[in-house]
Amino acid sequence: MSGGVDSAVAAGLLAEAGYDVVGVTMKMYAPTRPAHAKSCCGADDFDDARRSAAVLGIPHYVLDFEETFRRGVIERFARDYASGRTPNPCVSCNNHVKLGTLRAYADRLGARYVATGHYARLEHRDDGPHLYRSTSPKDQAYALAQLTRDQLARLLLPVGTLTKDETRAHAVRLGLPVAEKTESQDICFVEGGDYREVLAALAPETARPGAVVTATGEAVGTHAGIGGYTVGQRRGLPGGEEGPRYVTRIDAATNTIVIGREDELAVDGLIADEVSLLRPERFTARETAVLAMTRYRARPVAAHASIDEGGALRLRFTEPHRGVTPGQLVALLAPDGAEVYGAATIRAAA
RNA sequence: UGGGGUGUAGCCAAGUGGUAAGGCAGCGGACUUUGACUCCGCCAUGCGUUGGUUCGAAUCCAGCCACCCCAG
Repeated sequence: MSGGVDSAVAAGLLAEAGYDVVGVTMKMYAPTRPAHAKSCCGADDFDDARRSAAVLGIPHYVLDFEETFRRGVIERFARDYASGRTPNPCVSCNNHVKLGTLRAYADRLGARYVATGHYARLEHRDDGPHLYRSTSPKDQAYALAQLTRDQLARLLLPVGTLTKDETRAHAVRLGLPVAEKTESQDICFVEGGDYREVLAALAPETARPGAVVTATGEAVGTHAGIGGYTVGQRRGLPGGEEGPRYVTRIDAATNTIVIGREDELAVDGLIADEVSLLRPERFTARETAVLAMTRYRARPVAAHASIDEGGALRLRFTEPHRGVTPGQLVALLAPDGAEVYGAATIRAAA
């Protein structure tokens, strides 16, 4: 229970359904400043979670996950940026903390499931868990797509197919004090509002100014540190050209950002590692037709997927696709866009 | 100090007498458990400067200033 609406309602719905629910709030970092309204895990959020649990009549524990969160999420976040990649801290958190350390804690309690407030549809069947995008506009299947079958088999998503309004209506009905709470938006361990400040403290090399160059190597300006940029980004680049320019590549070795026109942003395919397949039987053919999401909330695009000898995922897009960013997750969906077949971490455009 | 050209927002740029287009950048907002993308809104009481002509001047005239080019 993060202190927000979604996880509180998730707990409430399970309790109503007869589950023996234990509310757990993970302390994931040491607050260094007073909590602000937009972060998901500030000091006030512990109180909100505790009050919600009290209303629901379930036990509530605050567990210290700082170490695992630092190792599983924050360090990778810093390392990725330092190497010119753009991390998905929420994905790391799901993979290593919520369905990692938290699941291990569930084991110790003898709990069969870990439940979260994510929006995605999960079905437990005889042949294993099936993960689907939610029909809710708030679909978050992308952030869960890299979980393994074993992890998903232990997961419940009670609010997964609701709309946000429906979730809030449940919160009101259940008498939860967090019904009107605003949506969290920031990276949860960034309290002050600027992730680059946090990043600069963790990895000072990401805040060093460097050159901005075009594909032909022409220097066109300077950047304030590669930590402030991601592939496909338009803001924060030198202006004055006839059209907008986008980041096409980040070279950490030379502390250089390469920019180009929109047409220079599109690529034909990608290669990805840390592959996790939920439906491995779909990938036995030489190539598998899929829809691919290359960013959170990105529109799925048609592609052909294959697994090479080394176990890496190779993807060829049907149409050139823009914004393929090393470090981001690529989620593989069934051709109709419903079921999640698997996911991997983008290593490079190819 | 002979000739020619150009000076409009941070950058590019339209406009040739009738009351300052547009693009890039920037700023604000929407969207978003990635400050990406995208979308919406804002952004020159003033057109190098000083005078003049005119009902009216970025637009015409003159001086000055700056920069560029060619000749020296």
